[in-house]
Amino acid sequence: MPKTNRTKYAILGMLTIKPMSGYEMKKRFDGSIAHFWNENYGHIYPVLKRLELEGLVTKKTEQASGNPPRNIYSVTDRGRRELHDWLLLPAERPTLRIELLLKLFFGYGIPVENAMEKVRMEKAACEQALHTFEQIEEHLLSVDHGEGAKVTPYALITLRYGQHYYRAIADWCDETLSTLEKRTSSPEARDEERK
Amino acid sequence: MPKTNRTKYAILGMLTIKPMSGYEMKKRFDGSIAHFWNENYGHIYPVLKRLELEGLVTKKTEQASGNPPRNIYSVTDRGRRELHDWLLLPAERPTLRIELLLKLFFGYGIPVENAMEKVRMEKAACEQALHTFEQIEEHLLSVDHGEGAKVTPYALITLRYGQHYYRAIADWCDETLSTLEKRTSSPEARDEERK
DNA sequence: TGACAAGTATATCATAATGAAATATATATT
DNA sequence: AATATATATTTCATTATGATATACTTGTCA
Repeated sequence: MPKTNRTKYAILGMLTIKPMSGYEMKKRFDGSIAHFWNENYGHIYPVLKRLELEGLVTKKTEQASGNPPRNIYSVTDRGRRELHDWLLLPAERPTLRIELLLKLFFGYGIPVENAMEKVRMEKAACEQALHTFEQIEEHLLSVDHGEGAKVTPYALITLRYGQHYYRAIADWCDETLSTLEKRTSSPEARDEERK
Repeated sequence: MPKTNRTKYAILGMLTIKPMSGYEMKKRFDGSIAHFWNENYGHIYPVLKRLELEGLVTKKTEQASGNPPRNIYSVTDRGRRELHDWLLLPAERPTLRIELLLKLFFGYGIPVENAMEKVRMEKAACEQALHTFEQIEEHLLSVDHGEGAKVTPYALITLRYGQHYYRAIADWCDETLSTLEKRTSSPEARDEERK
């Protein structure tokens, strides 16, 4: 059996926030949860179609003022139930494919400076992400959720994950750069580079 | 254009260590680099076949003593060159899909205890991984690489990545558990659970 | 002897996921 | 009139996943 279709549940989850189109959904995936989940059109639209056939969502075509007509999807009770059941199950752990590490691991034949440049780019990406997280955090903490509204802690919790993660990788980048720095200044390293 | 086939380069990289069969390759992927890269048979064998057609690897069928015949692949000069070129390119950053976070993010309707259990399992997995890393590290540092042999630092560097990463996530688990703990003891939380 | 588990080795398949481009409509800009 | 921008959906080739099927050999234990 192939792995279960998680796009299905990601979509159902989105629709519990509010009814929306595939297009809006994509924007939300690319927004504040991009650091732990992503989806693309090539999967969203086909899955929406299938979910409709299965009766887990319903479609309503809407003609907005100056835009192309759009399909607004809503989650049905059955859809909610299926999502709920899935949410209760243990989470599968992702199997990673970190290209940077693959390139370093097999990179004993490439110039150290090239490896260092890759690590510097990774560090910059981490710092960029951390900066974005700060802004999201500010937004999450400042929003007025209305009279005694109970705010779920989960948005903040998932954000913290990203903060821990990227801070750790940025640290690793520093450590790695100083490890590699030593190699560029050692005589053997110069031998290496000359080849 | 779809994303470039990274299995291709992972395989070429493996073959620069030594000629081997798809089966042995798979064992190596599942071994000490499993924390940053994985491959499966369903991809390894077809790609090996294609690489042979492209002239990047060569096949030699070998009849070992008590085993089924196996195909030992070696990387050709052209294969080495293609790998080398790819290694020099900047590394693409992975787009993450962390199921745990998806389940927490949409999990405002599930019992807090269920969410906490998931986090506890994640923490256990991190600690297990960190323990494995310690053993790998011991092995890496203890191995005698022979007379003045230069050891590439990259095995250790990729291992450190895993250590930073899992330590950070374990910390996040602790933080999250204490955040959620507060909710189980507050009156609103009990209201929530009763539903 | 014969059943059967365990290890080695490859092949195959349906499904999931990716990333990009194609298509189309309406508004705003120059 | 031409062009850019934003909305919105569809399509496609390719890559990746996870499981299962197939097959050969050795060891074991009943």
